[in-house]
Amino acid sequence: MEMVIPAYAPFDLASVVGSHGWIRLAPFDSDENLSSLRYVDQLGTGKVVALQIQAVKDGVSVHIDDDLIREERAEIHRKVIWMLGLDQDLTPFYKMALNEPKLASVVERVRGRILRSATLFEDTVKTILTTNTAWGGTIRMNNTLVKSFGAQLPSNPEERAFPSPETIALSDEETLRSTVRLGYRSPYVLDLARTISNGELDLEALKDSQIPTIELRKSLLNIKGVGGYAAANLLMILGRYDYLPIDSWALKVVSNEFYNGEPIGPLEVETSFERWGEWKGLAYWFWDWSSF
DNA sequence: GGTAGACCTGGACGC
DNA sequence: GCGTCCAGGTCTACC
Repeated sequence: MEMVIPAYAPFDLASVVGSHGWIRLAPFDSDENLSSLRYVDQLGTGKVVALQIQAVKDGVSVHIDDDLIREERAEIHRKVIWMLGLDQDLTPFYKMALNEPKLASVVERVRGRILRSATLFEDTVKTILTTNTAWGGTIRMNNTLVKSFGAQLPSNPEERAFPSPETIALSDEETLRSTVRLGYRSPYVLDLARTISNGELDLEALKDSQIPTIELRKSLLNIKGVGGYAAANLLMILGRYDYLPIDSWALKVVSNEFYNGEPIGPLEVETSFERWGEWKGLAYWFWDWSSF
């Protein structure tokens, strides 16, 4: 089955795929040039499929090696738009970026969209797995989680979808600690999966929420394991760019860029990007830090 | 509201 | 091969 989905112009698939490290986290995969995207997903009907996404004129094509019913096609259509931000209009940001040499790549390569997972649950778990560990640790924990609990792709059981909240909820803290080696993050991931699974928390509803960013942030901070950095990261994924995901790396590069390498705190990072207003998260994210 | 210490893992390093 | 130290955000208890 094949479908073509248009994108709000301008759009560049490789820029979205390479927008951050998510592409290195299963069940995402890509070729060396980032010119295509592969993603294994378990649909609402239970079917597990591999989405193979490529750029076409004015949008993307999605190929799946299966026949799908209308409901499944609609779900994939909806998810691909979300994952690639195909409906996002970043025109005001591009206009501002035109005058900033450090954002030249934003204009030249049409950067600005951020790759998202199919569900906010998946992005929240992945974000928790980025906290207090090196990037290698995030990759290891995520891949083990997918390998341990993800539903298998029938045509290639080696490939798996990201586990559903229901699947993880059926596990226990000890398994997450000893098998997946999530460490102290185990109760956080388990708690999140269980509150979604039993209907206490409707995380996916936040995708379309119109509530002010400050309220959205409060909702995210209520999730165990999600602090200031993680909440800001998730707000970026939700298309709200008015908080910065400030980690130790941010303190280092912002200090070098704006404060001559002097020790700084989160306040100085925020101040450095204040002039970008509602776009400050994107300005920070796509800033040219290559000299550091 | 601010701060100190614990949490957990893997990698780097010295022996 | 073993032991020690360190980096990485968040939580909780305490002031």
